[in-house]
Amino acid sequence: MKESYEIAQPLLAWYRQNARDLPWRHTQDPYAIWVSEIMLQQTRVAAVLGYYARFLTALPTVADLAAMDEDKLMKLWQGLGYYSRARNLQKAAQTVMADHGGQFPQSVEGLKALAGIGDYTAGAIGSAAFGLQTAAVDGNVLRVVSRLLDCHHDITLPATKKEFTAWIEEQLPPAGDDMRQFNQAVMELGATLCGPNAAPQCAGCPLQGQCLAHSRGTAEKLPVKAPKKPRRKEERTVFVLTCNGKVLLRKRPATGLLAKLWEFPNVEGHMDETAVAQQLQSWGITPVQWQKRLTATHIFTHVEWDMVGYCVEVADVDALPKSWVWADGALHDHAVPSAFGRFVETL
DNA sequence: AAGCCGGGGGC
DNA sequence: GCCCCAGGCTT
Repeated sequence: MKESYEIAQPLLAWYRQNARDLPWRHTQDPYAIWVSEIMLQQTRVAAVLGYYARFLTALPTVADLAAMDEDKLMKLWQGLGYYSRARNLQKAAQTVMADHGGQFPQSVEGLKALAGIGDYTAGAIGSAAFGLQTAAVDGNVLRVVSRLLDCHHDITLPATKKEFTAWIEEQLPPAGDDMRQFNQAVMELGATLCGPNAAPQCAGCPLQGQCLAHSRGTAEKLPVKAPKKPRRKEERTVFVLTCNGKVLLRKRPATGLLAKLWEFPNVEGHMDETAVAQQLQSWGITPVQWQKRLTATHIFTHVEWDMVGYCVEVADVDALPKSWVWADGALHDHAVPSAFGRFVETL
């Protein structure tokens, strides 16, 4: 470790004056910090705040989470995305209860052994909850370090992350209260002054004097990232089938996109009304009144759904296909992903 | 190393 | 449109 803290000292001083007031910064409860870190993976702070408060109210302890009904858990997570996070969260909670007596492992290695906790999250929890001397390198940190070092290596490469992690490790303060805040401080800088979109606000930066990108005028060109591949498009036809105030839903497969969430029945391709009628017939469903045709697009990271939807009042059905249910129109008990939001609005 | 996995806000 | 976001898991 470095014997001087040329980065940590000014950074921590700035952080203590300028840190945003975020709920997970008021606790040292590893459970609450863990929940926040999982929710924050690839997700903005603003999007997490409401979910976080509601989640901890519903499930205040790791024991509550471990025992939660899975469908209700998915309903709590509905709309937040990356749903495997929620399932891994519960799996890890059950591991903590079964293998660790309800107490969180207090080492980086122990944390990393839990489902859904990788390098970044183990470091973030270990430092914030236990004051461990460990790095936590996320997208914010990669951006900040690339600028501090004026390093033009591709930050999507594992080698670059290792390189930056090693540099951060040289800057760490000793274990304890400073470490509880150090990783938060680097990320805070990356989330506020040293952000990705607008030009970095170097004038107010506590590390301006030590930033090579600033002194060389390259800050706005960093970080360097490899271009991403184009996403594919899928055309689907969605069936919003209602009967006596109920709507027909089916459960998605246990793996893959939107696993285990509920959806309106849908098929590949764009159908006209004639084809839709035939499809309904093949399901043994009798249309009573055709109500609406509408289109919707939903963009995922690697695929785009171009959907046409048909809202049809149908007669009651004798034998429903497996995993299909009549759900109450408010969808109170079924987690339906945002991709179907335009169709949910019609209910 | 590359692909998969959501959703939304900012520009 | 395109960017990115307090990433992790799988192959």
